[in-house]
Amino acid sequence: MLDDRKAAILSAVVQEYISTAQPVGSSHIAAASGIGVSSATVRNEMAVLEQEGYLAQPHTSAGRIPTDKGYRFFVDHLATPRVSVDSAVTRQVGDFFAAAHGRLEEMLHQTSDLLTRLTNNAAVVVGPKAEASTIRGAQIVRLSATAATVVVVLGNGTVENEMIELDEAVTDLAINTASAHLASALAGSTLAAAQVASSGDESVDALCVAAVAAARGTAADDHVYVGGASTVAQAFDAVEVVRQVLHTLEQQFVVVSLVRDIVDRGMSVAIGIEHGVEPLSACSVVVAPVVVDGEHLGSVGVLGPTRMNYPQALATVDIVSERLGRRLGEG
Amino acid sequence: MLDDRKAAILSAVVQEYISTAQPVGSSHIAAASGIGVSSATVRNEMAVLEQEGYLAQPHTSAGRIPTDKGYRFFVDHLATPRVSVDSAVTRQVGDFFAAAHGRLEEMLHQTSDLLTRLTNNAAVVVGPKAEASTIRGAQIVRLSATAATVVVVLGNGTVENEMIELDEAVTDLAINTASAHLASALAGSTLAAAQVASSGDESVDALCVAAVAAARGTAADDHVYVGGASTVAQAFDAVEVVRQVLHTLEQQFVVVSLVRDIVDRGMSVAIGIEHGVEPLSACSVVVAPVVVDGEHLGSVGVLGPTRMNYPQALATVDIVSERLGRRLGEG
DNA sequence: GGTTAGCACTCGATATCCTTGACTGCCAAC
DNA sequence: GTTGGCAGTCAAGGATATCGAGTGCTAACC
Repeated sequence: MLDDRKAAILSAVVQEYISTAQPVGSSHIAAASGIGVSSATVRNEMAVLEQEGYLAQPHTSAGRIPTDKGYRFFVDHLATPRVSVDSAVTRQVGDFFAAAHGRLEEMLHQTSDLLTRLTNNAAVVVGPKAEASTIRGAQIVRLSATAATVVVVLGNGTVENEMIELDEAVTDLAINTASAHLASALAGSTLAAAQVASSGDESVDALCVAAVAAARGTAADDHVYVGGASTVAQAFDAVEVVRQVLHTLEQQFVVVSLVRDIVDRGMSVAIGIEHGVEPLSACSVVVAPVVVDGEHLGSVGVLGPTRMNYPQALATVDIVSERLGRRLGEG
Repeated sequence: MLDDRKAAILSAVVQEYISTAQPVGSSHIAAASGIGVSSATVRNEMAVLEQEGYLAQPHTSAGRIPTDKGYRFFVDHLATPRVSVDSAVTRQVGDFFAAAHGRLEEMLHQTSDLLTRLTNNAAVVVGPKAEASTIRGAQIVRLSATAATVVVVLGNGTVENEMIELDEAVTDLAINTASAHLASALAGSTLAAAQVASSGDESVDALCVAAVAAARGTAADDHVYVGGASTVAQAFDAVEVVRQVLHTLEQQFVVVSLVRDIVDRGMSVAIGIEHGVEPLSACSVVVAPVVVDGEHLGSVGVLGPTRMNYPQALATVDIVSERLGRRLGEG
């Protein structure tokens, strides 16, 4: 643990570096209000902070920049209380969700854009998995002689669909019977628990089984919306880093498991390599779960360089996740 | 029009520049097989080509690079016949579509990844609009006291859905009646032509009207899949250009209208500012329509720097669009 | 006439050197 | 423990020279 003065110095270095992206020297810190001490003393303290791994020096005659450990300490102990949300931001988020309507997918997509606008970072919104949502409707529709589609409407308004192949020439009657049977069997259940009792007719049962299997398959799919990828072009000056980060963001399952993993570990910030995704080791991720009625339905997060504005990101992600959860609760 | 030798020189410059991204000098061209002429002569010709606007010189003592006009001439008159598809590519595309199955959305998404892999450029796939597809099924499902969702299953296997708000407390019976009425009224029609005759019951009719309106709304939505955005990070060295291009690619409606516009004008390549989208003026777009049974259902395209490999891009986009069309034709 | 060799010239790129200035670390004095 | 002062370090920036790729022009050539 660091004494008060070291903490104050570390805090000042982090904040200065976040806003300038330049290594910060002892005299800047000494001049900064709040630390009534000469630059020489600051230097001594910084040397200790470097030894202990909180700061690093790009080269001898340069100032210090925070290490991942430094950011971690800042986030855990020094970041100004979360209350710090700008009231303008609160209003903006409020307005956004007040105006939001229509399809859930659309809203989640726009939420990621909102986060990008507010934080100027890439944003991720992971929507609720289908499996836990109650089923409101189900239907099987023939597409061709050998193909049909099963459609499931869920309580949160999302619609999942998947194709099924019809092995032999199934009659329209069988499809319609199966569709009705399916609808009544699944209504009120969830995709995870979906089960269909035998109807007595063999071909209808086969259809139902196939449909449930197909629907179950979609339940595991994640709904993820990544926005603001263009912001990473400015965040790093090494082209190769930009390429790697963008490429990683394109792989949605990586993003989802990254976010889910952080949330599951009860963390709200993953700094640098903490999240374990090597190509994103120059990035930090700030996340918050979206909770509705005590249930964790999804997550929102922002992704930016490790020198991102953590207090702002934390506050923004928090308020957005909270409002989004409230909005989802209303239906 | 250019004489044969000028054309050959222009072609050589374009090809060399495409592969090296460096200004190309007269001696390189003179050394290149096919032009049995000294560098001095090439210089004379290049001076003329520059005067006529086909080439440009970054600075006095540098080689020449093609202008947009130069690329245009190359594409129109010099690009090796389209036949040039690598047989390995043909096989790869064939394999891809042979293995493709499941949801149409999924397949289109993967198609954009395929194009990215094959050309190493950003790729765009614009899927069929819903409005022209025949309706196979329709349903209204209650979500809450004041909300319901209308689901429409289309012949191509896609499923459109939109929420409708229920003004007053509509009975379940009314919803079910309307749902059934809607299903029988819309089956076989298209979203564009969707119409519902009166059922006799006022509240049912109101529901049907709202449902059709909502469904119609979704019909105008475009389905667009953009992949390979990370490739643009390497394509340009100016960060600002990268940011602009990425930002533009994130605005899907811009991309759609860009691609649609080019296809509608009967073009297959838009070079530089030809497409009129200012932030993409450093990019070229190569597109091909996806045609099924003579009908233009969508488009595929790649987007890269103006110094992209046009023959390869043209060939790849052509074969992918053709195979995709064939695949969609099979259902 | 078109083609070519040759030459002077241009100018970005690269290298070298120097200066500057923003740092640090250390030490002696407070 | 704190501080002022000073020597040392090193990247960044500027000036200068060199290099070399490439040009345009001209005179000779076929």
